[in-house]
Amino acid sequence: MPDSPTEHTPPNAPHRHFIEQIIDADNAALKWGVNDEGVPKVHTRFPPEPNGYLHIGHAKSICLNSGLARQFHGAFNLRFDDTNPAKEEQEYVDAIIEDVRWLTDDHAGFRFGGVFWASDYFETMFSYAVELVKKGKAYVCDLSAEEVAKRRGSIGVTATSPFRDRPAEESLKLLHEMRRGDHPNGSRTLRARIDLSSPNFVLRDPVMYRILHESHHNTGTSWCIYPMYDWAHGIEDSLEGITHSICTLEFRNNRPLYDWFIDSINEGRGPGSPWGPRIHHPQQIEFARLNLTYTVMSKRFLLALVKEGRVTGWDDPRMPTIRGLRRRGYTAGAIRTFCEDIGVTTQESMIDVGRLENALRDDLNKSAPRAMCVLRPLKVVIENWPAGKVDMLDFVVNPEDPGAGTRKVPFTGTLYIEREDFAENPPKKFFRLCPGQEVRLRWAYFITCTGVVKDAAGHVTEVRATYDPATRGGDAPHGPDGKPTRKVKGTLHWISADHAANGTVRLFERLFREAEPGKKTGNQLDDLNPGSLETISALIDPALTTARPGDTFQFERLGYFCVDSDSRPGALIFNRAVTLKDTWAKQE
RNA sequence: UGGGGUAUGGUGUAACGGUAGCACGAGUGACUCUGACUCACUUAGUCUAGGUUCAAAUCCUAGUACCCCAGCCA
Repeated sequence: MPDSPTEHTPPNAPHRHFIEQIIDADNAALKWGVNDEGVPKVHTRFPPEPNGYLHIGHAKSICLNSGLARQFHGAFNLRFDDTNPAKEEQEYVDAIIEDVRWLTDDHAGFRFGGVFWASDYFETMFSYAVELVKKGKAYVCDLSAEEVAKRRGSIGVTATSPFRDRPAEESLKLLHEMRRGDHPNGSRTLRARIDLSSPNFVLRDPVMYRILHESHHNTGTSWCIYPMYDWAHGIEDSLEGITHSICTLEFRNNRPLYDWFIDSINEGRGPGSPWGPRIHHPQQIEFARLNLTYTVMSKRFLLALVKEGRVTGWDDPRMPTIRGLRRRGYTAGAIRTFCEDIGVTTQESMIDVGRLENALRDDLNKSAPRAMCVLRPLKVVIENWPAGKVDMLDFVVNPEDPGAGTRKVPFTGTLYIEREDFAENPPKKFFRLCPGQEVRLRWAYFITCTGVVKDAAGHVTEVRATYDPATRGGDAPHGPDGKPTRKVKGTLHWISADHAANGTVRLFERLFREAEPGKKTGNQLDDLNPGSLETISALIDPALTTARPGDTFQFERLGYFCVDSDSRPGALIFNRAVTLKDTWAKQE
């Protein structure tokens, strides 16, 4: 039997968040029984509505739910809450399945129940609705949407409906007519008979079914009434045997309704009951959704960005969508680590987007092969380099991963370095290249700047330097005491002019200029960063010409880059996922 | 105005009547063939006011701030 977290808590065990604690207690009491492995049962789900693309906020929920299933040796379902055909599309369904599979590491570590559909349960839901009507717990109401709103009441004012006391027989007849398609959109609803004067408005006789003559992506035209979220959701959970139905904080008020529907179905049920056996009653638990600085996560807004062409699509690397992050170069592991890192509570919070970026840096630092790339080239001519000589030097693929080995990189007398790595009049503590100063070219040689060439306007167009043959490989010669004879503080990346490949590099900044977009003006668009994308032509390490879309590298000293899906052999495109930390830039 | 929630360093999160801790950030330093990584040190907090108690972040009372709810959305 797999080890159970409830068996013994080791000393100094990492903190367990409130949902884990609930599950610990449930398991200790065997509240949900055991699964077929004999392990206390834990079954979670992620229930998106297929009306948009998944974003980093959804990732928190996906990681929480799938992570719990993994941790407790339970199961995890992906379930589409497709109860509103007016808003839902197959395009979103396909994208969501792909994103969830990618993010959950293709379901490793937990039993993946599969892909489920609320629409598969429509028939069962309807039969339960009939049951509630018969039990006097639901009725057909002929009020229009406007009238219901008008009669909704207010704080301290009771709602009303003239149809509340309609006989069950009559409601039943009308309900079947509604299903058959006898009534137009909006003409009637099925409502739960709960409490028209409840201070919790959710309980003021909520609508269970509305009439929608609309084609559904799964059920086609076989239905023209569709269940509302509150009515449908608990039944979906119940039918799938979900134990812990985890949702976000704004559903707190809905929890009494979630429970009411299941309790009402169960009323009078049991052994020997004509209604049948009792149905499973999962526990709804709410947690705080993710808020990220410099990020907008509303589906409506993201859709607008796409439709108005402010980004190139749902997978634009600047988008907070799962596929946007993925295209940018984010790994599933980094996103999972981030989601674990930020914790699970009932307090609303605002997470610094820098933490997401840090999670990526941590992940890629260990795994990404290094390469050199010059974004803004400045020519360097080595005056004492033998004409025509090409020196093949050893380049360490990843210093963090000795197993990655080395590869060869060509060095010649004409090179390019980063323009910002040279200063004619250096500021204090500038230990890059400047007149008279010696620096190291990474894995190559020490060079010393001997002068510059300028154009008519006085701009530096070329740097002259000499190299020290004794520093081949980038090490200073060692003295008789075994210590290096001299130290250089600066190490620069470089590319041989004759060997450089050309490529396109896309540099991104945050999509928004303000930590909380729209906070000042009320319009998030006002804070859109017009300079969030910079596309430049760069000189690329010749070894990267065979790189394929999705491959990720660290360009030394510049950041982590991912080969874009638009990239082609001979027309390389790299996205910068995130920069390296740069304490020098901060000083300036 | 009714109901439901939440308040701990800059940010996030622990402490479940008994030493306010951890992570991230920030600062300083060490190390370094990436001004990266790594390591060390420093920084800074219990919303307010009362009360109970030997002892309160925790319990009580009264405030304050913020979030959610009057869709035939989810």
